[in-house]
Amino acid sequence: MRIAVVSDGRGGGRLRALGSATEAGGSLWRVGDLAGAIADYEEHTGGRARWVWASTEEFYPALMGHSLRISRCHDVALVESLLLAYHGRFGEPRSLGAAWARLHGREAPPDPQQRAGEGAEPPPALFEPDLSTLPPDVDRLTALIEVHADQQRRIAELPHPSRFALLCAVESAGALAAVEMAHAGVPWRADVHDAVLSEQLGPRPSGGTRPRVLADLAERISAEFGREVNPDSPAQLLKAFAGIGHPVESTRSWALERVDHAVVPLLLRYKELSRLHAANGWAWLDTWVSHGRFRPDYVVGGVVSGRWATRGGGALQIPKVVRRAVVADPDWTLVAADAGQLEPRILAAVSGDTALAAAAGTDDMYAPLAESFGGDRQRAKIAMLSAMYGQTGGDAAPLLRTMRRVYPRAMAYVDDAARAGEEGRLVRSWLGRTCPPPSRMWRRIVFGDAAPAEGGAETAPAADPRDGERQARSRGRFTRNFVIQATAAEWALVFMAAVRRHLTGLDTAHGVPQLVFFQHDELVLHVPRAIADSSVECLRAAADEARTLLFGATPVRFPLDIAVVECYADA
DNA sequence: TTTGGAAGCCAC
DNA sequence: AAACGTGGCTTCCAAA
Repeated sequence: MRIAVVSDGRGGGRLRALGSATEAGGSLWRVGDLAGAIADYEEHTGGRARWVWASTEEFYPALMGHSLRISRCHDVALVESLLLAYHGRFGEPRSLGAAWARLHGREAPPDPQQRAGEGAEPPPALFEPDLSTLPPDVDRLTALIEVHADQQRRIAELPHPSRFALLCAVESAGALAAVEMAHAGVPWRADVHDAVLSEQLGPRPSGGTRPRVLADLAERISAEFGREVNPDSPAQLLKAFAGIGHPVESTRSWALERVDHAVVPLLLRYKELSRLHAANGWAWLDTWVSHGRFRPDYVVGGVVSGRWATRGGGALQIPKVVRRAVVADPDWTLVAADAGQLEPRILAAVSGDTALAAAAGTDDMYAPLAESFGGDRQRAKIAMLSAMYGQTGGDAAPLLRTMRRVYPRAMAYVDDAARAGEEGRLVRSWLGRTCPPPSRMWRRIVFGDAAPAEGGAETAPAADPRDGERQARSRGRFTRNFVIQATAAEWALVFMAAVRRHLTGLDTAHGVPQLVFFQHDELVLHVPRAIADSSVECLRAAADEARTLLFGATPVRFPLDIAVVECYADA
């Protein structure tokens, strides 16, 4: 049962049930308490309603503010985005207003840009102002129903409608989970974080000065160079190294490691600590952690491959040392589940390579692979990653020859994707997420297309003929990886949606189990200790469900590394 | 003064 | 060992 819903911006709204036959004739409710009405209906249907709305980001935070959790939705903006991309129109405006405008032959208005959430915000009590970009004289509910029906039709016309429908469902479920995770927050011990910082950097400095350890290092670095050098400045460092007779081509750590000079260890240590201080130091703690929670602002589908991005806070780059501060509440525990070797397993499943699928039927697929590489697991791993990332330099070439011989269909799968990319074509994930088309600039460089006439600047600067080749290969690496990474991302979404659903079946006598963190192929739950074991069962069942939903009967396994821990650093 | 690219390092 | 994909974020630094 699908129900279209719009808010009136004052806490109320309108809903209409979308019947399969009488789409326009379903019953209409006008309610003063929208959250209450949705809650009633969720309960009444046992969570089987699918709410159709313009945008989860716009709608769901307010419902969370009423402690309401909904089961399923159809996010019109996210689905529109997927459909546009499918037809080579990646990145065009996707809000309800834009979809409606295209449907009526009008010019689509640009999407409203999302404000960068600065730190932890309280959930809004009311629904967000209308961000749909519909013209003011258009009825929101009518437009929503119209666009939704059109999306359903466009999905039905695709070559694999049920796959794409699954993609739309899990993308939408992901949007729900993202809001819920932002609401719950990652349990974060500011005192532990502060202790880690103090231990590494010295006591917290006052007023934006360098912490003591960094200041000491900077001083010793200058002393070694025999001149005042700001170690944060690559330009000054290059000059300084030249000045002491050790010219370097860059100041990257791996380049400096080759230099035999007493300043190098000091500098490497400085870089490491300076990074910690700048990215996850006291300022970050003040901004992003409050009341014992870190609330990442996830951007669902924010990466072309369908991985999530974040807006501020850097939730997807929490360094290992800082994870010591992620500690479960008393009587609660963290359950961290990591899908090991996800991408090579995905390749095994999508390519139908029987040999690779057999390897992926084991817990460590690099072990059977190693047999083809003289028993060298490390070389097997590099070979696998080279195949998926398009690495050709280093030792990759001979390893890839072996891969082509032993796993011909898997290699053909990624090689085909690479060729498509080099030729400017689109590639798709298993469920139909589609990569962006090449840019106009790319077509100009690779195909020699005419530059767009713009202010008479018709003549392109003389390009190196090798640029075309280089650009083509670069896009080939992108599409080669896209088919894997995007499918891995959708495995993770299907998995997360299943976990989310299974968790609602658990005993909540000791508290409600929460998804709190998601990072590409890893999901962290925060649950009462009493239900830790049943949470683990949920995770295992969900992983199995994801495999079957995506790939049916396949020998490929997707084993989870699950850790039940107090502290995330111990996972 | 603001802005945006480049460099560098963090995560997967 | 470091020419291998997706990102975010901070600092520096030159240009507007």
